[in-house]
Amino acid sequence: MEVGEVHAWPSTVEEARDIQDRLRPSLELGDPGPQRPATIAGLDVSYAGDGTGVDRLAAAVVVLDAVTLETVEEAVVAGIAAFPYVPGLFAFRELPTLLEALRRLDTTPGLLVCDGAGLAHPRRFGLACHLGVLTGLPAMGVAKTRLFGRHDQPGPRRGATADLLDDGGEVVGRVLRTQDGTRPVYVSVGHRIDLDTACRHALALSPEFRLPETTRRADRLSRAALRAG
DNA sequence: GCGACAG
DNA sequence: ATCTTGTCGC
Repeated sequence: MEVGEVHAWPSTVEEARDIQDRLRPSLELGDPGPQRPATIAGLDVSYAGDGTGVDRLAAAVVVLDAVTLETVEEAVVAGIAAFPYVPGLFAFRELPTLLEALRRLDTTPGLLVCDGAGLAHPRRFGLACHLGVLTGLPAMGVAKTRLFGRHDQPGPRRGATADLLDDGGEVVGRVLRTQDGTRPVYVSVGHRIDLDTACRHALALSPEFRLPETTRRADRLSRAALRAG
């Protein structure tokens, strides 16, 4: 798919925050209307520290048929961490390599499912927002643990939810139980999608396991590539 | 000052 | 994220 050049890269935490502030106005958060993505892409990155502080990584993207959940295409790229890990600035670590993986796709996915946060972020601009704005595609985040927002515990059964709220009581995401008796996942909107739709996709993508098939397959692919390369 | 902190 | 053994459960 077509992906433009990434913006100027930050060398400091302050510069990274400035970039988030500059891109945030481009977010499309209103009701996007009827959406029926034919394909959904999952993205994930695996790391291997090289001892010296230089982190090798492999970014993978796996495209699934939205209905059958069969894999229709995949791409994986080896790279180097582009920024240190700083909570809230996580996107700057793997964004360049993830964009390169997307460029190698023949397909243009109808939705991006990122492993991490979207709006459920201290600065309301998590990886899913960043990736959505840069590609122009609908994007959402599904995180395995909480980064931001307070919430009650969702019920014990698959499908149970609880809203994620910021300090002002605004809904920034939703805690979703994808399987009976397992820990929930943290869903939030990234770009051009609403929370109800995002949760509906997260649940549909998790028919058998806690994590969405998109995330599981991208995780497997990125780990395998890390060993090979 | 003391916790919290996506991956 | 990654480092790591055994172990409880379907």
